[in-house]
Amino acid sequence: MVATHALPVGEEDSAKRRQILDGARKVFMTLGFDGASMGEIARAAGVSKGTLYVYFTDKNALFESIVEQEKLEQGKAVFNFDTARDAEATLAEFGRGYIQLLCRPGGGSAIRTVMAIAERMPDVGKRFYEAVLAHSIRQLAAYLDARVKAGELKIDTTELAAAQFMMSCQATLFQPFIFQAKPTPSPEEIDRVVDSALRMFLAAYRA
Amino acid sequence: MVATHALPVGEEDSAKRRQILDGARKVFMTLGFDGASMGEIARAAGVSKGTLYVYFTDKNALFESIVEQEKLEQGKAVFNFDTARDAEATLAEFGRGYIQLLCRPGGGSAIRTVMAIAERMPDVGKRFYEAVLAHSIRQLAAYLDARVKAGELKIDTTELAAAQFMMSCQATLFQPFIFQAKPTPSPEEIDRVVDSALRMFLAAYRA
Amino acid sequence: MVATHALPVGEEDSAKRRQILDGARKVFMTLGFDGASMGEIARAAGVSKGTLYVYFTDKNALFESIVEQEKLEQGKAVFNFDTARDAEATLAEFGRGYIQLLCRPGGGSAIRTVMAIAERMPDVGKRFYEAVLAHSIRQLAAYLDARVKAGELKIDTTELAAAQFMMSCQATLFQPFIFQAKPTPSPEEIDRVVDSALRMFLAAYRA
Amino acid sequence: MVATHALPVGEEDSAKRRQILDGARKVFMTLGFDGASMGEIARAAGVSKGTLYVYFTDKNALFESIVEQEKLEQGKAVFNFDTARDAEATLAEFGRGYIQLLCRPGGGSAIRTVMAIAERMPDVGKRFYEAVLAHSIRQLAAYLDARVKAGELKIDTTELAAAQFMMSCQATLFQPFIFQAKPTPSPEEIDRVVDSALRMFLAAYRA
DNA sequence: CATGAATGAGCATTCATTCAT
DNA sequence: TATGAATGAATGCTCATTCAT
Repeated sequence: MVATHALPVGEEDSAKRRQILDGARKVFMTLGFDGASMGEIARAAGVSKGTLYVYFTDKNALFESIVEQEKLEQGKAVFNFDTARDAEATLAEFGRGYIQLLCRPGGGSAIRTVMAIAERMPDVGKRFYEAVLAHSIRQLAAYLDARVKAGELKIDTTELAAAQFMMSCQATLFQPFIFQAKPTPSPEEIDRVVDSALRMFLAAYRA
Repeated sequence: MVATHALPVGEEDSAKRRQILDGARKVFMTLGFDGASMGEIARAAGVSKGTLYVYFTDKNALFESIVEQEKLEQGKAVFNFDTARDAEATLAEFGRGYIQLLCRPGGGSAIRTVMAIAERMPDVGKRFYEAVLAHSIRQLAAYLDARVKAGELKIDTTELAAAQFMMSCQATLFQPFIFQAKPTPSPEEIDRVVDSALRMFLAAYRA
Repeated sequence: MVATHALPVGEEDSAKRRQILDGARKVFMTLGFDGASMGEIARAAGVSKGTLYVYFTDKNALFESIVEQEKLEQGKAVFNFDTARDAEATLAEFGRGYIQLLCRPGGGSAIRTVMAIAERMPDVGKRFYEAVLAHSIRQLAAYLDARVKAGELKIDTTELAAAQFMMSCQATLFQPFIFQAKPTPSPEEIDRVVDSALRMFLAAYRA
Repeated sequence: MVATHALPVGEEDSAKRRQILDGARKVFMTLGFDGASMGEIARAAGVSKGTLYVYFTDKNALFESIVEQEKLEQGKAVFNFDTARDAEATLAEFGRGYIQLLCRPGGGSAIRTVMAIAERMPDVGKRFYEAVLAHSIRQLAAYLDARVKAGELKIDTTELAAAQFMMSCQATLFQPFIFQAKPTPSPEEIDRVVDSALRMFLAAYRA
């Protein structure tokens, strides 16, 4: 049995709800949780302030929905982890795509915004980490498992190795980027750093 | 002739000023710039709200002083970069100390807080990055330079290598920690991760 | 097409807006710009403090609207300047009305309040002077022009003469009134002073 | 017997007290009662805020003393009311001096400042009016009395006539000046207005 | 359902005043 | 006496939230 007059709050996917989420994401990601005001969100979404409260019980709930949505979208960023391809090409391609994603304008926004609030909203932080960051690690680790099985690599703990590779690809790029200490890195810089990280990785883990 | 009754604002080191900075640091680091209220800071510092404004012109100035102080203190964290010591022991010890510093309770607070505000206060972000993060990288790079000269290591760009090592030491530890996804890592976990990072590093860069 | 739900700020004539203006006028005129607090204004207007800011961007804007409104209302005070009537009766009637207006309870309030702020808000002062005081002078001057043409009066500069008449009607009445040195003058006092001013005026300017 | 250790408050004329009054006058006359802060006054006077309270019980008392002092100084502005001199020359000279006094830069300040506060501090307003404005009127009236007796003038109520003359000298000059609607009038303008007021006065009151 | 007017608690900041030295 | 550090109440203003329409 389906409710014919379901409350908007219940509808997980009305057009209005999506419209609000889209406006709110921009504002939250730009200004952070505290810096974002419900008024500005309403304006960005093109709805009235009152309507916000029809779809979301309060600012926190709206923010959590944004993070939820962000999790889904960042989770969608698929990399070509064809387990038949060799590690060198696959990892180089993945590393470049990964850093480009992180360091594109607005790319660190979700990470920054969620990290900023993590102390006050630990659940939000934890769920985001699990769904986005740990998820990527697990994807890469699964690929590494396959290449270990294929005899190309020799790795004890693939999850740790995956995280190591991802972190070393960020070296000198991501932190200056989110701290606004350097501008968006060029493709050449990314290539250089990822190549270096890849060389280190293969030196250690090539079978 | 020296002013015997310098204005508080000018005094770089009165007890009250330190008292305020101490209280403010706790509040800012816990709640972030926007989440912290001058009232709460006053309470935490054990002074009246008015006194805050005797020592600091406004909330921004107080915050920037906190970040400045944090820079000094984090910059003081000296590691034993005796250029005569061999890389394996030195890097292992450094890596462990570095991760313990980052992941100690409250350890990521400054990084989190400054990163969170970096979009709105780019100068603060940039200066913090330079003084703390880039500073550590440079220190380590200088050590690596020495070991390259000593013939123990073979590295093209020591600054990149330094950053790579530092980042890979963080793998599976720092991000879950600041996202509140995992508790403070145990010394054993840190050992395991740093050892792994070190093995990878040496595999790539041992001469 | 007309917006059916215009923003309050844009509505030049909502009931709430008028209600706020009414409350604010009392408070501003009694306590002056600095003495008036937005809280007291809200109380006097019977609205919340927040509502004040829905209709006016800030305290200055509210004050300027009050002065604007006062200009309109004081400008409406029309006198019978029938150019066919003879000067003696017309000026006597005008003088009495003018002084009664200035010296009625609360009558000097706008003048006092605007004069008080004129140094810090010169535009407000200037516009008020032009719209209210200079406006009255010009009205009277126009009437005098007509009577000069009619051959009843002989005046070189009617604007100066108009101002002279208006000022001499105030003699011993208006200044003590706004300085709170004497109570509201009685109609008899007003008659006596206006008559005397009129006699002086006619002695000088009757053709 | 003289107190050797008289409290400052009791000393009516210590150098410090005068120093404070001088600083406070500038600030009060420029910014008005509410606009002036005790901090700014202390700075202008070159003393500490605490010292202000050694000599004056509070801001009101300090302000009242300023007005008191202003009364004394403005009362000192003596005009040449030689009862032997003829009215035409005497009044012309007086009128010019009077308007120049009122309209000199900072000249309307005391009047403006006291008038602004008169509703909230009626006693201050009343005493200032009596000591300054009414005082001038009485001085001029006394001179007129003499000239009436001398047979040069024929006036019913010299006090009213005095006030009339003083007011008509202000015509088109003083009000625009305090409302910041026109700049300080030139000597030529003053001459023209005072001459015109004088002609009107003599036309009415010459014996 | 959607609106936006209205609210009131909360914020950063100022300032008259006090008081130990 | 003179200081200036310290206070806390008050101010202008913002904003999440409510609710009548």
